[in-house]
Amino acid sequence: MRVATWNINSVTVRIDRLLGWLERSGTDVLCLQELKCEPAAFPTERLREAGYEAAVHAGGRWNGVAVLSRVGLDEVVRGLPGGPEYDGVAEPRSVAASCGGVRVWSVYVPNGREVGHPHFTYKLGWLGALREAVAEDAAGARPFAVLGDFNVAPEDVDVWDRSVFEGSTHVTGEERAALAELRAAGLSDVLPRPLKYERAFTYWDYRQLGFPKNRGMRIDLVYANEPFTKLVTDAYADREERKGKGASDHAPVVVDLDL
DNA sequence: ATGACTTGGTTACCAAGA
Repeated sequence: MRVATWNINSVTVRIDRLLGWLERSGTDVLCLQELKCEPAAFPTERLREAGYEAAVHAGGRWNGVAVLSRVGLDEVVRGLPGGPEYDGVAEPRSVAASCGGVRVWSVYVPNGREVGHPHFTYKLGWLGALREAVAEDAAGARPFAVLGDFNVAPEDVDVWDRSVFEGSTHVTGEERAALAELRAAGLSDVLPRPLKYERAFTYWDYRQLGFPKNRGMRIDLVYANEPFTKLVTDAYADREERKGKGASDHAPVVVDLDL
């Protein structure tokens, strides 16, 4: 079974790329983030024609997440139970589903904007609530993983130049401590192998030739419990999908399971 | 030059992303 996660940065703009990538990669279960569409605008029918069911949690101009599956889709949970609101809004940043013997969460962790900003506090609170929400599944016997855009680079080697990020979000001790808490709940980082260079990045800024210069970050993560990690036969970041006109600024992260 | 893309919405500009 092939499972993947991809921050697609507008499913509306990239539906043709999405369908092409699903067919080329042969992905069975895909966690999507940043749909940037209303639920009614989600391309349910085109995905169904391609053989995929979808669990969608979306709304408004930002955020929006989904789980696509061609191996069954059950036990859908929309939203983060006990999760914090921002500006009085419970944003659509997580959706969970069980697909072909694996349970997955598709998450889009808040960006945080600046250290000390209310959005940064929101980010830390959101990660704390995520830990509580997944604790039972993480400790369970069923293969389980949280996949998505975590907006945190777990280690200094997960950014192209640590000095550039001094004082910025995504690399702070507080954010990394929140990830450590998540791992302490029974999850571990499924590290993708690079297809080029020494480290696999998953995001490159659109600006200033970020991708050609490989000024990237690894912030799209797969946090899996032991029953899940035992099944992993391969994992990689598909940087090919970051190439060319009309690419998302994130590349898909792919995990193969012996299942 | 406190910005260099890209997106969707309050559109012939803005916020947000990371």
